[in-house]
Amino acid sequence: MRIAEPTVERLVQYIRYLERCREAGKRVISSQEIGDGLGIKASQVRKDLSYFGEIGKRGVGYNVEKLYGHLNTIFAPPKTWKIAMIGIGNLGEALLGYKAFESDKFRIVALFDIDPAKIGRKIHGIPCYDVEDMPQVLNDEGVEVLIITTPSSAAQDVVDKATESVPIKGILNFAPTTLVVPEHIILYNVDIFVELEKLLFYIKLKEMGGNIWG
Amino acid sequence: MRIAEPTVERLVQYIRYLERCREAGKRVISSQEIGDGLGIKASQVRKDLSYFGEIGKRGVGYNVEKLYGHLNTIFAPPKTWKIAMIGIGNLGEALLGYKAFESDKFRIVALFDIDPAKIGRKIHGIPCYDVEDMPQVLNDEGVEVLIITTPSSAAQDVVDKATESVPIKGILNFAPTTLVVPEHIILYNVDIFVELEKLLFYIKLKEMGGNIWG
DNA sequence: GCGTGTGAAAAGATTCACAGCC
DNA sequence: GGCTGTGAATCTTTTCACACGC
Repeated sequence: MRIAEPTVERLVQYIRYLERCREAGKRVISSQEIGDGLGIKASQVRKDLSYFGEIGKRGVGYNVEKLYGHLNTIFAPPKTWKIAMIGIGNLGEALLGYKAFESDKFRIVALFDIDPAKIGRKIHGIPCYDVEDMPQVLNDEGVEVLIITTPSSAAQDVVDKATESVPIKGILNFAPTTLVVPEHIILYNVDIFVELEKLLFYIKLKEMGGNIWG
Repeated sequence: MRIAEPTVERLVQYIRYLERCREAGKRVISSQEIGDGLGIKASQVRKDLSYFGEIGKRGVGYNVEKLYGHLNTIFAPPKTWKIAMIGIGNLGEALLGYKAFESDKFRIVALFDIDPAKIGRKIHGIPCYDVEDMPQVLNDEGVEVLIITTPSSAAQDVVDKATESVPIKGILNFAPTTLVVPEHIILYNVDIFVELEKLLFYIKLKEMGGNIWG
């Protein structure tokens, strides 16, 4: 089955929202309530959920526990993914200590940097290696997913180096640059710079009454 | 004029790419080259750029300097935006030291936290205030944009508190939760959790040969 | 010949509206 | 009566294909 990317994005939000409902002791929820809580139209919620069969009850709503479990099954990994993080600066370290990065879906098994002060040490309990040794370590550890937190200038290089010798499946890129990767690798970007620029652009556009040229 | 959101996202990337071409001494560039460098179709590049009038030369391409200047004008703010950051934990501090956050488009004028060890001090040269004093300080400083880097549990509360008493125009949210804000406020999310989940989901889907149920 | 600019076609995503079940 | 599930309609975004200027 094909599931559109915007749908997947919302499904993740539904899981997160249901988690909260569950903890709050809610047993049943309607598409309207979910939508209101996430700023999404009720009809959109229903369509998204309908892709996985009839999971709600007409006239009643969705059983919170059942829906939560259902969605979690969909997102359950076939195994614990092994991830490596490349570039352990401020941002990388902040992410390692970040609770949104704690999950039983994956384990960060290796860090890489060029700073001799970091190489050979453990950071947040994870060993940090020299970027030079990357292909070797990635292969030994069976890493399939990369998190890129290097400066922009280094990002494309390390990705090229890693992907040419290791069967990497996906990359999450935090470097504020656009990476070009082989077709078979799935790439997602968390681009702080772009998001901020978009925000400021639309604020400007609104102030200008829709006229870009001021 | 109306410019679609995906277009704005690409325009920001074009600026960044042209900056690099410019530094590399490139004078003229084609839509094909831009597209290849960013993983975008040439026809898409041309359509995006055509919204702003005929800026290229047929049979030749685009003048790098001219196109760069043109796009920069479009994104130039009417004034330097004043931004406040709320929640100065690992992620917030990392962002403050991050070079993608250095721009002449805005200035971060105030930080907020609940930690007494941080309140009253300067962090990266910016004064940190008590969250309790937020409405007051935001008004005094004329802040129009918020960056939310609090834990998820606090994010909606601080946003509600800030937006009810101050004319906030936009919010960039890093908390891994979905915020609901008044209609007139522009909200962008940088949701690490969602991006990672999407990536892992699509890797799984590929491994399963497109069959979610494994 | 080469590469832009652009209307028209295709593809993709959201919203509507209502039948069907509780 | 209330709320889901879903085909059909609408709206949005991308891609095509070719006329036009260098």
